[in-house]
Amino acid sequence: MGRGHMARRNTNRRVGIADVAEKAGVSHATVSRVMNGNAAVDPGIAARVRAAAVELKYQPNPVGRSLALGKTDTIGIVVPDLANPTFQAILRGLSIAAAQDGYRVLIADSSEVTSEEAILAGEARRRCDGVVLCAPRMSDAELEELAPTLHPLVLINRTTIATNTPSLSVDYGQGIQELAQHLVTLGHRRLVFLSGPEHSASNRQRLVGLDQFRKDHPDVELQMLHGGSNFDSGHESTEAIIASGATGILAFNDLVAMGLLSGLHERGVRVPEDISVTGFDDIPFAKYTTPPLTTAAVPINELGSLAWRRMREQIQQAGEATTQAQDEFSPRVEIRKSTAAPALKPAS
Amino acid sequence: MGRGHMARRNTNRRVGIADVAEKAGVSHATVSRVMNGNAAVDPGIAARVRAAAVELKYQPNPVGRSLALGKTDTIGIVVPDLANPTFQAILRGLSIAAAQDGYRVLIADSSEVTSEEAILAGEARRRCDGVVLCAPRMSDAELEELAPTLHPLVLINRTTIATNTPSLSVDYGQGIQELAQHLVTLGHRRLVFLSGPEHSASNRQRLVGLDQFRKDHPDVELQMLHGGSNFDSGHESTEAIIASGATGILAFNDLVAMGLLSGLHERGVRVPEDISVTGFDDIPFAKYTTPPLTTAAVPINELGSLAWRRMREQIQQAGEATTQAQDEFSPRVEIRKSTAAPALKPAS
DNA sequence: GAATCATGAGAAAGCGTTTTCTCAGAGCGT
DNA sequence: ACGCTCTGAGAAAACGCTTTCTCATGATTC
Repeated sequence: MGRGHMARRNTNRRVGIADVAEKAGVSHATVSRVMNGNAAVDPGIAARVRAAAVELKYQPNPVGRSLALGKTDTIGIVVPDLANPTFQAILRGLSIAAAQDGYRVLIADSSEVTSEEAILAGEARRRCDGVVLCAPRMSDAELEELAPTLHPLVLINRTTIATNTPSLSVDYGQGIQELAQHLVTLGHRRLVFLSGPEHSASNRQRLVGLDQFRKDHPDVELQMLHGGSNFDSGHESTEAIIASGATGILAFNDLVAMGLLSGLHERGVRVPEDISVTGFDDIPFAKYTTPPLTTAAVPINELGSLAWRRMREQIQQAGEATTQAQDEFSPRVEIRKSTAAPALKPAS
Repeated sequence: MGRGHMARRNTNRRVGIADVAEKAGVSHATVSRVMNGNAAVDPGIAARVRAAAVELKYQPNPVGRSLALGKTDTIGIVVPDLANPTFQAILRGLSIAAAQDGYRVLIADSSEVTSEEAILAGEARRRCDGVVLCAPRMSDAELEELAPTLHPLVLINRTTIATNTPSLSVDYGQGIQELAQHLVTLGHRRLVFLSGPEHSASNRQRLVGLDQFRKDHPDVELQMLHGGSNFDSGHESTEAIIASGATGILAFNDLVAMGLLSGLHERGVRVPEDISVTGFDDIPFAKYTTPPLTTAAVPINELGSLAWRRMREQIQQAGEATTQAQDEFSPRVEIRKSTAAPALKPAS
């Protein structure tokens, strides 16, 4: 049995531009023209082509299209941990904003494996028209080297020396200082900072901010406790926190704060009566904890959509190496119920 | 100035297979062969090609590759709402599992707009090697019609009549019955079900389950209260819940339960002393609420990775229309601190 | 009425790969 | 030494589209 023949006829190959052309009795070129409305086509012919297209349910193959046009209408995002609500929110904002302009987003999760970031970003870039790099953990040197190769690139929570890469950053240093100030104003004098992942740039910013805070408040005791970035690490720090004797706790972020809240509750330590706790980020869950969490709100939803706007600007400018916007957000302290004046009993 | 010439020379076109071929003094074909290790190539030549490739930092263009191979190494996922932790978890599991096999994932968020689902799914399918449709809100008829056109397809929380589409579902009906049973066993006799989105298939399953529950427990009062699927809708239901006089509340999911928890706390209603509350899903936050939430755990992390496994099976079988696995998960009731025996005072 | 021009459709050349087809040359047997 | 097979590399086709180039046709102008 003529295999070649069978294969050719029978193969339920997707309908292509050629099929439409044949049915309408015109050339591929003409079909392409009417589908894209590029050149003038005789109205009668155009109608015939359109009819053939709907009848065959023709939909242009995006891969062929991408190859011909040199663009994919897709952007990539690489995040260190898709389990983190902050990154989820950014992804969501980005995706929705991009969709509005007909773009899709491809995701890559580096799972906090620093060495994977550059590879993932590169792969994403080759498949997409641009990449947004979200809180990359890689070194400054590596980032500096990688950035140009990624070009339509938007950085979140990091910056490059060259000003032709737009960046979105949050002033974590200021935010953490304001939270600390809030605790001091309430009367706390013994604080603990429960720090985050070592390679996190935002953690370093917090540390720098707290250095400044120390200079401004030599009378306040501020201990550092090493932690992580998630629930569990907050929960695990419970004993150490209690042992510290501090009355005001600055958790790395809301997740850590929530883990801690839960741990303290289990131990019968009341918040905020016995210990005050602050978070950071203001994830959607923060105002629903018990007690609702005092935190520093970063405009988590805007971040994603702004990232898209910056990306779009670059895609449209295509080439002209202009200097790009460096957006910086100031977190806003959100005072809820997890902080209060410390009990009046003198510290040990 | 010779524009054409300049453009050709100067254009910082990405390095292509042709450049490598030229540098190594061989043909495109040979470069392709050594890059893919398909055919036998003289070791000396292969080495020369490889050297040229690394020197030029050549990386094959995935779009060209996709066109030639007819596959993109990408799968799409469409979800009704990327803000929902359940879908986020599925996305994450899917993404990580797929990445392990060298696949990427493209996301599409229908934002609960039912009419968009089919379009998004179709577009995703054209760009990808397969699609996973997550809790689609579309009608059965529409789903039935769409499914074949999407073919390598995995359904989550829905099924088709034809058994050649693998599906992953959770027995919400049984789960909600077990939760209700748990409350009854504790001694509750007045319950409320705070329902979810109308078009959600999983909500319908819960309702069916509760119908059965009613038959099994004619002595128990079970009211229905219309709600939504997020924090806010739970929070907003607080008054209605209090007014209902019920002592046991079955929230649509954990999000709703958390909103309610928060609302009840604000109103000074104690959980579980005054009212017991259950959630559904066991999102990561559920065990960190105050009090920790009694809920029905769906294996949220497995769902994503299993979806990938089912997808991979189909991609590998390519063609042979075998009948596909229909996986069903039974939620496991997770008893925490938000449920307890009702106070002994007689109901109103 | 012939020369010029605008209009619009087909032919063909890309886009960057993979893969089949073809063929040169080396190695082997007789 | 001749022909045969076998290895391996280049030429070319294919993937599905867009776009430039080319050219026919009919309209316009002097």
